[in-house]
Order: sequence, then C-alpha cells, then structure tokens
Amino acid sequence: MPELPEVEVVRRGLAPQVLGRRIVCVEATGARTIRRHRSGDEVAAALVGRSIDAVDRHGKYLVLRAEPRRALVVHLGMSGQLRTVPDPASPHLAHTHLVLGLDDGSQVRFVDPRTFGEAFVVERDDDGSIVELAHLGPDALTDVTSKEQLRALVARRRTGLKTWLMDQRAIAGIGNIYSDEIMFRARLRWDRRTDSLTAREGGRLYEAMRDTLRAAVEHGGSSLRDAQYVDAYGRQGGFQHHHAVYARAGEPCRVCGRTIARDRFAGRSTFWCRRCQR
DNA sequence: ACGCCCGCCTGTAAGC
DNA sequence: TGCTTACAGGCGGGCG
Repeated sequence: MPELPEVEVVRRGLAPQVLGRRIVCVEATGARTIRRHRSGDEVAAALVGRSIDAVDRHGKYLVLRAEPRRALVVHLGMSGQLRTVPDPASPHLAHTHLVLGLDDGSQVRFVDPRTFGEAFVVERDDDGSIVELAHLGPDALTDVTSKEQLRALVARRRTGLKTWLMDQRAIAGIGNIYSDEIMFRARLRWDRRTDSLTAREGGRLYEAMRDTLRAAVEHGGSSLRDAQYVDAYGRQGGFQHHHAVYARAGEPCRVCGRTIARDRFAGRSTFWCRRCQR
C-alpha cells in the first residue's frame, strides 16, 4: 500500500536514473492504467522526444516533469511498482502496463496487478502547477513544517481524526497504515473529533506525523505480506518491522503491554492501543 | 458538510 | 485436498 514514505523512496531511487534522460519510446499497453487517455499512442505522442528534468512528489503522486511543459503523473494505487531496468531485453513482469524507453537504453516500467494505480500526461501551467492535482492538500512531509500550521489545518474541518488524516484534500500522503502509526505515536484515539484537540495534542500530532514519516522513509517504507511494495530497484522496505500497531491486533502494545485492538470503520481496519491512546 | 457504502481489481490466505 | 469466501485498500461517485 504505497503511501507517502513508499512513494518518496521510489522517487529517490528513480531520480538519479532518469534525470536528464530523453524519452525515446513509450509502450502504454494497459488500458486501465492510462484510463484518462484515449489510447497508448496518445500517451506516446505526448512524451516521446521530451527530457525528464525533475522527479517530484505530492502526497502519493509522483510527477516526472517532461520538458517542455509536460509531466507524467503516476499514482501507484494499491499494488503499483515503478521500476528502473537497465537492460530492456530483461523479461517483463506480469502486469506490466507502461514502459518508457530512455536515451541511455534503460527503461522505466510500471507494473500493477490490481490496476488501482494510474499514469497520465498533463500540460503544466507557467508556474509549474498541475490542475489535476490541485485538489490535494499540503504534502504531509514537505509542506507542513510547524505545529501551528498543522493546528490551523486541523481546525479547518470538523471530523474524526483518522478521517482527517486520510483525507487527501486536508493533508496529502497519509493512508491507512501511517494514520494508525501516527495516532499511536501522538497517543490519540482514531475517533477523536478534530475540534476536540487541545493545542498540546495538536503539537503532539505534528511531531508524531513528522517523526513517523521520516522514520518510515529512512527504513525504505513498509512492505506488507500481501502487498507488492518495492522500490525502483525491486527492494523491499523495512519499516513494517517497526510498526507499533498496524496489523498487530492481538499482540501486546510495545509501550504498555495491553493487547492491540482492531476496529472497523468505513469498511477498513484500524489498529490501536486502548490504554495509550485517548 | 459529513458519514459511509460501493465498485473497481488480483493475489493471498483462511475457512469449510 | 479443493473449492469458496474474505480481505487488503486508494479513490471517485453517489446517496442519505
């Protein structure tokens, strides 16, 4: 389940391989992956001949800037992988939906069994902004940089804390795994109302968010049992070994020893400690 | 405005 | 052992 840390690790791995490279060919065979376009040929025509001059990230979206003025936007969804492959003759993995051929002979391949992910080409505005991503709130890692800023963001919506953390319009990049981990570190219940948080609790939430996301990036993200998350070189992450609550239902809390609980809300699992989180 | 469900997908694992 | 079912879940759409 790639969330902000996993997408950031992919970005950091991909960037040195593609920066300054020219796109020489595109094979877009996965119709659902390029569902915003009419055909693979349309995607190819929009990209071939352009140079990748930056690899950016906003929330869970990767943005490969393709000069002049265009960008390839990629969302990994549930099971998407973006791989750099030095040898174009190496066999394709199953569910390879999009291949970019670069001018050094290497390839970037998008692989996605569950096809929740997507890729699309956009025209960038003069200031570099992308209207298709305008609905996203500030990036949880790079755009939210103070307790005061986080408290102001939280105060803009009256909803449950977990709903708020996972709402990409409120703050971008956090999904089910990291919302649970952040709330545990902040010692806050998932069903706390955003308008009930004190200034002190808002400060704890900021520090927990920053520390959790940074630690997850440092450990290469989280690779789960069923999921397929790997970085641009096919390497698994290691942060799953540091999860305090996610997927640990029935196991003891690492802080107080109480059994980690699993609740369901909005059709998905929430893991938390009934003693540590208030 | 908000809460919550559904549909979209495939691979894995648990249950009968 | 073999089949069925549940589950994983980001996101957009829809309904109450």
